[in-house]
Amino acid sequence: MNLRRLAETLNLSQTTVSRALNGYSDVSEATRLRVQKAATLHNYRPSMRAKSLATGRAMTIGHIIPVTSRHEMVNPVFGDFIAGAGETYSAQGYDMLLKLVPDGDEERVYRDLKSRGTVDGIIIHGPRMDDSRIPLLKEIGLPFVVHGRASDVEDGYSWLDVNNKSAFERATKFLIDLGHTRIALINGLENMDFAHRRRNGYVHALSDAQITIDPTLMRSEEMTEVYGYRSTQELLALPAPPTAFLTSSMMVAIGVRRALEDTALKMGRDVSVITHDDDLSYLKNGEGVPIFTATRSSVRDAGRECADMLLKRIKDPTLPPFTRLLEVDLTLGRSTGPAPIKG
Amino acid sequence: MNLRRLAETLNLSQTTVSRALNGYSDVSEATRLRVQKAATLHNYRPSMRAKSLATGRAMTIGHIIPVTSRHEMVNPVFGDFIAGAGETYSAQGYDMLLKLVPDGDEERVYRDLKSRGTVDGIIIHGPRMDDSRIPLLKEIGLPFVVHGRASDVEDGYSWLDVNNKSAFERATKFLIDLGHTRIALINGLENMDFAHRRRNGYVHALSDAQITIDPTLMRSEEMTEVYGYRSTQELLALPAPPTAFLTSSMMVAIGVRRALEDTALKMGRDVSVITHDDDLSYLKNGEGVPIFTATRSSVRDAGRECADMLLKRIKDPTLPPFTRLLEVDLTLGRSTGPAPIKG
DNA sequence: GCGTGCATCCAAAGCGCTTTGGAAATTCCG
DNA sequence: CGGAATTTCCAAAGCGCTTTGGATGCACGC
Repeated sequence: MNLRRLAETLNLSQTTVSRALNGYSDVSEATRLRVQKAATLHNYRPSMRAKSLATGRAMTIGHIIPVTSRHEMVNPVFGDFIAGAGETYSAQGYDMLLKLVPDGDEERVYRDLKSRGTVDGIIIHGPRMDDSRIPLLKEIGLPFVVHGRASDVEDGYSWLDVNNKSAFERATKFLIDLGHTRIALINGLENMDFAHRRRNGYVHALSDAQITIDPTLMRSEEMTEVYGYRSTQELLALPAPPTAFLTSSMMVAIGVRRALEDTALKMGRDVSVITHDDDLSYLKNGEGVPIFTATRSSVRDAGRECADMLLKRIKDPTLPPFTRLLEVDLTLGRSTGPAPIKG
Repeated sequence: MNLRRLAETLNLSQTTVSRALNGYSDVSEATRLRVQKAATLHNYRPSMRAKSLATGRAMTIGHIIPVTSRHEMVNPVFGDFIAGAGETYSAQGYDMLLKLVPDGDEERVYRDLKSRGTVDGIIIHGPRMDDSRIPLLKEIGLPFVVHGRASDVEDGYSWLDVNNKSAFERATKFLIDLGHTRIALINGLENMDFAHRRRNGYVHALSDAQITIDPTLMRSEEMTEVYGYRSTQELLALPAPPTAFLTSSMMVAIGVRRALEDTALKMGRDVSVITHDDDLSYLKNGEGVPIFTATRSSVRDAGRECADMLLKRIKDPTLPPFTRLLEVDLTLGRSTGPAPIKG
């Protein structure tokens, strides 16, 4: 059933039926009711294709996932983020388009998206420090919101970010207060902006406490369980091993724990661990008392809010960019304790 | 730049330009070249909206994720599946639409998808044993492929599934051969078809070996780390605790391991663990010798192939349904060993 | 020189909706 | 009671593409 046939059935013009269904005021309540009845009766749903051609809006938001040969953004965090954003979209009648884009193809894809009109806006994932996508999107005029920030890009764009620096600064300071001085940082890839900020927070806290920075205690890779495991093994094999670990994700922390359990060291007694926790639905930080002491911030909430920001800007493009900095909770778990007394 | 203006620029008709760009034979090579040059010069890309209205194809595949209040399909497995499917889509010029759908809304959404023409086909995730979506989609005539199967639905639809029954039967038999008789099954939700099949395989192997089935050794919940942990604690507290665990996912197995490490029991010596491993990119089963003995099947490959099947059926709807049963590898890791001698 | 066949091109209709710019009918009010 | 204002409806254009059904010109063979 399409609009024309529905209009014929009702002995009305397409115009009237369309306006009745879309809630315009220049149609009497009586006929509006008639139209609505007939629409549900005949199971009429307007064709998205035609509608978006006529209106110029796709009612679709794009999520572009960079696919490097070696590193994937399709990670556990992404799933929860999408879930959050999806809630917002469903509530407001938007669809979500997912696109995996090989590195280097990005410019072409964004321009495509704009000129082919497949989406009304996009959300940028995993910004790097100097992310070329931001000026690019500004240039081509496609509304966007960044999940994270790009340090080297001057302002003038919308973003939502966790306060990574303060989070890791607080976590580091917490470990220092417990007496730790050799603190390892098992970070994400540091060309990622968030990882860079976390390192800054870590370094800052150490400097504040007059502790010299030891580069051998810092790692930077993609955040997998195996990476956490391997790094810990290597770090523990050092002449002066760390007594505390700061990790960038639950997944990595689980790897750290696995490595510790291969040794005689007990987590929370001999070695302390703090992780950042994205509060993923299927990977909770324990029940009751958390497994790990953690800086926590729900990535699902972030998704919901990013989507919200984007839709607002699409509705009213004259609005100035939104920015939102989320502070983390530092929740105490079983994985931290005072630094062991030197033997 | 749109088709009309491009045609004007070239002093050609829209027809000719369109056909030149789409590779029809009734346009001379000379003009085709001219057209292509002009198209790239002016950065012309056909509007998806107009194109899909004209052709009736959306060039988009839908992935519907059921969202129950309590259980989420946006799980770690989903991310990798999507990544695989996305590769296929990119390669063939398709887009991917993601939709989170609250339980109960499904029928409305599928009918919507069909009549609004937003997608050309969909992939069904997480089929339950008697999944109503399958007959529904057949009725409304939207092409689809099921990732998994629905036991209670008679054939006549396309699916790709892991041989869950044989996988868990083999795994159970392997444990039995090692001398284990008290084997726990920490399964996924058993209204999910795959979980039901796994249980069948488990039960079958035990029966074959004349081992009586003990319902207290079987759990069925959503597959989280915490679930694995809690289940293991409870099972170990039994008067006659199991000596081996069979789990449905790496995540659960990690929970099992955490519970074991709270005790004096050593995995692989005192207690054996086998898990199913979906071979997720960020959650590898260790490097070198696997952490867990596991039945493995790449969910990413599954995604790639599901997408392939669907696109083939969309291109030629007269084709009979495809079905594909993937056998798993049983890879030996460090988590299994002979049953401990009874003290 | 004329019908045939082929290679190129094009005008116009159509996809299913929204929206503009009235027209017709009704109400209002001095 | 007549003109203005208001309400209710509609014809037709337009969104940007594809596709049908020719039209045109040219070489070919007889």
